[in-house]
Amino acid sequence: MDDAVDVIIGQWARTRPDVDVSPMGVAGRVSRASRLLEREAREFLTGHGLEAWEFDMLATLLRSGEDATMCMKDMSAAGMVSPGALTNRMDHLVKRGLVTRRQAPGNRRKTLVSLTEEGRRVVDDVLERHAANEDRLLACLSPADREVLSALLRKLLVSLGDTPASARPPRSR
Amino acid sequence: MDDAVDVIIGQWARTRPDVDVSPMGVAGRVSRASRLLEREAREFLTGHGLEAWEFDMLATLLRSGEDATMCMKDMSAAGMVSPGALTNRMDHLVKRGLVTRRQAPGNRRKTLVSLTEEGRRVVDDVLERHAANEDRLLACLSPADREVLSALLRKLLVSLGDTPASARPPRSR
DNA sequence: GTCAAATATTTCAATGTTAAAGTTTTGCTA
DNA sequence: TAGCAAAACTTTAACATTGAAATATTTGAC
Repeated sequence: MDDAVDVIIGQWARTRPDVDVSPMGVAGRVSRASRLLEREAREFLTGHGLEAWEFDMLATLLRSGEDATMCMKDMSAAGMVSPGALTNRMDHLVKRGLVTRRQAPGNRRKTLVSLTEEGRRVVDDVLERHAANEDRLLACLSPADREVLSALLRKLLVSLGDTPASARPPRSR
Repeated sequence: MDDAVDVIIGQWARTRPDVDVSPMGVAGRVSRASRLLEREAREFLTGHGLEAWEFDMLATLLRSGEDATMCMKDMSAAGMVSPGALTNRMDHLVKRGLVTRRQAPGNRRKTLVSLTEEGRRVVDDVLERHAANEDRLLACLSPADREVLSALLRKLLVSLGDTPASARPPRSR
């Protein structure tokens, strides 16, 4: 069965048969799949009382380790969020009582954010159901399909520089 | 080699070994790949004098057919852009002289937008190089890789409802 | 002729990005 | 080791963009 991108590629074939637009087809599918998956996730999460970005931030803290604490800079990198936006998000989450903010002992440039008990409870409560919902959204893909898809996207991500090293730029000079 | 998502999955495995987060890994890779590809495309296009969304709109019109004309509603659906945002975008492009806007003859509810000669020249000029740039971004994937990736994403998109029928909801009632 | 549906625009609140500013720390130099 | 310049990190502020909802207009059906 055709998807919306097949239609677009067909239009290009008629309009500009001289150009090979097949790479745009691949990129277009990645983009559209991302937007649709994110839309579904957003609807699911708002149905459980969380904005998608709120869940992202809380989940980032939860999985970071035992004490669910990170500095702003690492949060910014981990969540692909600009520093300015991160400040706004944390303001919001502190007001909601889901995270705390304090100066890092030993380096007063850094600000540490941590999950509150309430924040941990909230994200813990939604996590499992969120994962189940993602599983439902991917139901059309077999386990083998998912592995192949993950492997290809991993190759692409590494090629684009989205590696562990880039996520933790540990300084030089 | 590991990508950034492998790290995230590893964190979950340590923090919540009881939850199967593998679906979140697939969705996460789609999301990150999309954002990175879009970032690269944006940089390329702004280097050629176009915002990414400007190129999207102009390209949508160009590939739509001989006269490069569409109504606002179809543009909105084709570009996954909300109606309000589309009005803003068209205001902007009309000011730049790249599209024209006029009432549809025979149906005064509809607004038709068309490429101007200048708009056609601009998008025509960038299209081929943009496709070449996307090809470069996907260089790590062989033709066979790309076909497999496209097939899997097509399956997913169709399952999520991103089909030709949904793009052209041809009315009922 | 009236009413419901379709379509575009406007409005408004929320959010993001970028650049600049403000602190704190680090490291060099004399 | 005192002092100073540069770097690291967060916040602030300005500006633009988005999406959702409300509004206005047109069409078509009964």
